[in-house]
Amino acid sequence: MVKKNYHHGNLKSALIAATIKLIEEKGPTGFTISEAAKQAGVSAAAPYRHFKGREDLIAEVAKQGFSIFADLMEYAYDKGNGSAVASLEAIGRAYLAFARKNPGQYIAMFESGVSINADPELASVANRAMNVLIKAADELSSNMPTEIKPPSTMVSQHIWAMSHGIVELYARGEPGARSPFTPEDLLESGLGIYLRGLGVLPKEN
Amino acid sequence: MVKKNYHHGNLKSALIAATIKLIEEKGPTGFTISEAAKQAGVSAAAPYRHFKGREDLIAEVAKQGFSIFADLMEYAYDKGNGSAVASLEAIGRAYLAFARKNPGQYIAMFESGVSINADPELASVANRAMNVLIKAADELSSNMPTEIKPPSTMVSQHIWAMSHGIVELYARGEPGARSPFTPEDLLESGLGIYLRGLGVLPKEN
DNA sequence: TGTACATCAGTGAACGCGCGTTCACTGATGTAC
DNA sequence: TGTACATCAGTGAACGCGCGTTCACTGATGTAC
Repeated sequence: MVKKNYHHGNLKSALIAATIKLIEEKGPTGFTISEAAKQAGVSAAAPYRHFKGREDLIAEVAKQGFSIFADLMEYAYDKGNGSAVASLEAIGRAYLAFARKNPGQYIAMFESGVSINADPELASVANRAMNVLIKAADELSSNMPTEIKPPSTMVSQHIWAMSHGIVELYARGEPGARSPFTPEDLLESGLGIYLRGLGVLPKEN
Repeated sequence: MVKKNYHHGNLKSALIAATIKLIEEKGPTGFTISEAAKQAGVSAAAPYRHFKGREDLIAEVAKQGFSIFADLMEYAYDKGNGSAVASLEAIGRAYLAFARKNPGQYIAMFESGVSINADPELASVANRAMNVLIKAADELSSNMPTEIKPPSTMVSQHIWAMSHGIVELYARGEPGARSPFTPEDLLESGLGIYLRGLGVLPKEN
C-alpha cells in the first residue's frame, strides 16, 4: 500500500501476483492486462515496461510456479529417506498440496496452453520437477520383479497422470460436490493399488 | 452454404458447431459470441434468439458432448461381453478416442468451469456417462479378494482420473513432444498395472 | 557533502477496434379458412 | 387452391465500454565527480 510513489518499486512482482489471482478467477484467457495493471495500482501502459504481453506474463507465472513446485518435489523426495515407495507417496501429497495452495500457478503451468519448450528457462525448470518423479520411479525398478518391469518414464507418467487427473476432476469446482472422498484419499489409495500392481508393495497394505 | 436465405434454418446447430471450433482454438473463455455469429454467417445479434450468452452456449456444447460420450461409454461397456476387465479396457479406449476426436466438447465438458449441477438436464446426461464406469467398477468387485476391496465409486474415480490426466498431459499440445508413448499405450499399461494391483488380473500379463 | 546529469519506471492522452446487448424493424414461413 | 394474418427468425444501427498499444512526457533515483 505504498501507493503515493511515482515509482512502484516492485511492479513486476505485483503484476505477477495480480495475474495469479486473475487466472484463478477468470482463467488464463479470461483476464486482461489492463485488469492486472489496475489491481497493481498502476496505469494500463505500465505493464509493457516489464512484459511483452499476456503470454509473457503467464509464462512468467508458470516459470515461478515450476520453480516452487520443483523445490517441493525435491523436498518430498528426500522425505522418503531412501525408500522409493515412501518418496512417491510424499511426492503425491506434495503435488496435491501445491495444486491446492497455488491454483493460479498450477493453471498457468498445466492448463494455460503455454508452450513450455518455447522458453528454455521454463523448459529447464519444468524438467527439474519432472526429473524428481522419474528418479523415484527409477529407484522403484530395483525392487521390481524384472519380468514385468515397465520403463520408469512410463511409470512416472502414470503417476503424474493420476495426480493431475485427481486435481482437475476432484480438487476443483464446487467444493465437495463431486466425490465422497478427499483428493488426498483418492490419490493415496490409487497410488497404493498401482504400486501393488507393480509388485513393489505387499498384498496386505 | 445456403447463405442467401434470410432465415438460416438451423442457426442453433451452426452456432454450436462454431463454438466447438472456437473453443478448440481459443479456449472456453477466449472467444466471443460475435465471433461465433460471424462463423455461422449471421449478424452479431442473432445468437441472442437462441442463447442467453456465452455460458449458455458452452453449456449446450457440454450437454451435447456428454450425450455422445455416454453413448460411446455404453457401447464400449457392452463390448466387454460380461467381462468387467474387458469392459474397462474398451471404455478406456473409447474415452481417449472421444477426447481426441472431440476436443471442443471435451473441453466444454471438463475444463470450461461450466457448472454441471446447475442445469438438471446436463447433470443427468453427465451422470449417465459416469454410471457406466461405476457399473463396470462394481462388477469388478465380484472378482476381487474381499480383504482389499475398495468401494467401486473410488475405483471408478481412480480410473477416470488416470484417463483424464493422460488426455490433459499427453494427448494435447505440441504433437508428440511430450512423451515417448502414445496416450493409448499409457492408458492401457497404466490400467493394466492398476487392475493387477486390485487383484483382478494375473501377474503375468 | 553537494551538484549535475543520465537513466529508469512510471503517466496519461490518444488511436482504432471489436464486443455485448438492446431495439424497432422486416422478410420468410406456416396455417386457418 | 388462394389469401390474410400471426408468428418466427433474422437484420442493422446504435449505445457505451474497455482493451491493446504507442508515444512524448515527467518525476524519482542513482552515481560520478
